[in-house]
Amino acid sequence: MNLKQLSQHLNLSQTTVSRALNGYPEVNEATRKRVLEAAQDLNYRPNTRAKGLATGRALAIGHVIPVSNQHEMVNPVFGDFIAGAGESYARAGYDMVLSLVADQDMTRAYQDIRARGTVDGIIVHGPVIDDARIGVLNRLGLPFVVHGRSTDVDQPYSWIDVNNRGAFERGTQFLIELGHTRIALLNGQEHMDFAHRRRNGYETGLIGKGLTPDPRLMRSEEMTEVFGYRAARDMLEQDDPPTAFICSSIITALGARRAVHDAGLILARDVSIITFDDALSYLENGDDVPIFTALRSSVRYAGREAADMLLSLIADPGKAVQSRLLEADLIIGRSTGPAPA
Amino acid sequence: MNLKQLSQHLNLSQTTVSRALNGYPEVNEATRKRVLEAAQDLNYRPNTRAKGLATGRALAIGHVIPVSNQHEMVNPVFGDFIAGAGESYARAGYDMVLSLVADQDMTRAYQDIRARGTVDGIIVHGPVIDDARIGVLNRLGLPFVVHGRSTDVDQPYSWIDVNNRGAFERGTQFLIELGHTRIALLNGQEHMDFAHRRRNGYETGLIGKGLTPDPRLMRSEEMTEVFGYRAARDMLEQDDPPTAFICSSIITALGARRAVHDAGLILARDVSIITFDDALSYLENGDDVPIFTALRSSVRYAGREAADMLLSLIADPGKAVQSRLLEADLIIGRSTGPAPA
DNA sequence: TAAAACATCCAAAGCGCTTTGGGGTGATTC
DNA sequence: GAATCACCCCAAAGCGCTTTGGATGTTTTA
Repeated sequence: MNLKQLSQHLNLSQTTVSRALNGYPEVNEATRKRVLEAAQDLNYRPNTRAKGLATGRALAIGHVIPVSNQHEMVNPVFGDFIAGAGESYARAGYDMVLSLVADQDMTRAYQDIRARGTVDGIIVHGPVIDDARIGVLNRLGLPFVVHGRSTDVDQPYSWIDVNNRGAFERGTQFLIELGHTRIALLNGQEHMDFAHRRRNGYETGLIGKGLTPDPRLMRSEEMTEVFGYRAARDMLEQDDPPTAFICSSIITALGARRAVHDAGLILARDVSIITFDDALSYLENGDDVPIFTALRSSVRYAGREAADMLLSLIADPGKAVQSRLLEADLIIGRSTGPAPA
Repeated sequence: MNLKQLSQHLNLSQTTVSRALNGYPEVNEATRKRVLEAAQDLNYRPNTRAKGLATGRALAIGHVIPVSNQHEMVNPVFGDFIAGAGESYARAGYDMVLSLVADQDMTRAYQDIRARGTVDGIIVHGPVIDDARIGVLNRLGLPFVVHGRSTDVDQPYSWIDVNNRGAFERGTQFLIELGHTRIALLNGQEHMDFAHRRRNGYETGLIGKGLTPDPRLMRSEEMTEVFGYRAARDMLEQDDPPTAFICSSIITALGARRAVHDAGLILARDVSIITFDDALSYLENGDDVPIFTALRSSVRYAGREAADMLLSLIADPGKAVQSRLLEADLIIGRSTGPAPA
């Protein structure tokens, strides 16, 4: 069933039917009603490609996921972010198109997307420090929103980010106030912007309280459970071990907790753990009382907001860049306690 | 830069340029070379929508993710599956479009997709027992591949699945052979087909060895860490507690392990845990020696295969339904040992 | 050497939609 | 009673591509 058939069925022109369906005023209300009913009955849906061709808009948003060939990991945060964004798109009648692109093909991929016109805008995932993609996209004139920020990029761009620096400074301070002085950082890869900022906040927190950052207490790698385990195990084995850990991911924290147990230590009593918590749906941090004391910020919410921001940018191309800084909540759980005497 | 501009630039007709680019024979090799070079230089990419309109194909595959409104969870397996599928699509020049659809709107959503013509085929995620979607899609004549199967559906359909029943039977037997007789099942929601089959395999395994399934040792819920924790804790508190657990997800297994620790018990000595392991990239099950004894099957691989299957179905519409049953490996890790005396 | 076959290229139609630029009809105004 | 004005509707162009059905010149065949 296409427009032509529908209009023939109704003894109307395609013009009128199209206008009736799209809410234009120059059509009799009675006719509009008749058209809408027929469309409903006959299950008519305008063909997206044809509509897109005619209007010049794709009614779709692209999510370009960087995949580095060394690290085949899919960011676990991704599913929840997408779910959040998906809600917004569904509401606005937009489709979401995903592409996985290797880091080195990125510029080319964006050019492709631009030229092929498959999407009206793009969400940039996983920004690194001085991320080249921002320049490329600005040059291409394709609307985009970055999930995160990129230190050292000085051109304007729209972003939504959580206050990573602030959160880690606060988390560190919190541990210090509990009496901890040997606090280890289990961070993500520090060319990633979020990890860079977290490191920054951690060090600021230490220095602000008169402590000196110790390189032996900092590790950064992809945030797997195994990384958390190994890093924590190694640190606990060294002399003058840490009494507290601050982790960039709840998954890493799970690994750290395993190391604590394996070392025969008791969580919160012998060793404290505080973690960033993206509020992933399948890794709910406990129920009534959280398992981990955490810096929490819902990545799903961020997804929804990023999508809304991009949609508004597309709707009004003249609009200036927008940005949004989310604060993480510090929630107290069962994984922290005063430093052992 | 569009075809018209490119052809004018080359002093050729659009026909010839189009044919040169698409590898048709009726064009001089010298001209073809000239065209290809110009296209390269000028960064020409055919507009997807226009191409789609003209050819009737969308060059895109739809992934429809069911979201039940009670359970807002995004399946953690999803990211890795998508990553696998994405590799195949990228290779074939296909886009991947995602939509999140509430269970009750499913039929309508498929009709929509069909009518709007946004995709050439669909991957069905998370099949339940007697899944209505399969009938709907067959009726609509839209090519599709199910990730999993659907018990009680008797029409033909293409699928790729892991041998869930076999895996859980084998896992259960393995525990029994270690001397365990009180074996608990921490399963996913059992209206989901995979969970239904796992339950089945578990019971078959018990009965085959002369044991009787005990309802007090079976729990099924969404596979979160917290569920694993609570279920295991409760079971360990009851009298005549289980000495072994078989879990449907490594995340649930992490929760169960936490409960074991909290109860002051030692993993593998007092309580054994075996889990299904989807080989998620961020939940790598240990390194040299796996943390958990596991039934492992890579969901990322499944994604790649499902995509390839669907692409071949689209390329050759006359093709009969295809199916593929993957076997899970039983890998021995540090979480199992002989039943305590 | 004329006819047939081939190699290259092109004009134009068509995919399904939106949108521009009218056109007819009855009611209102002067 | 003619002119004006809403109101409602339509024919046709155009979005960027593929593809059909020639057209033109060149080579091969009989």
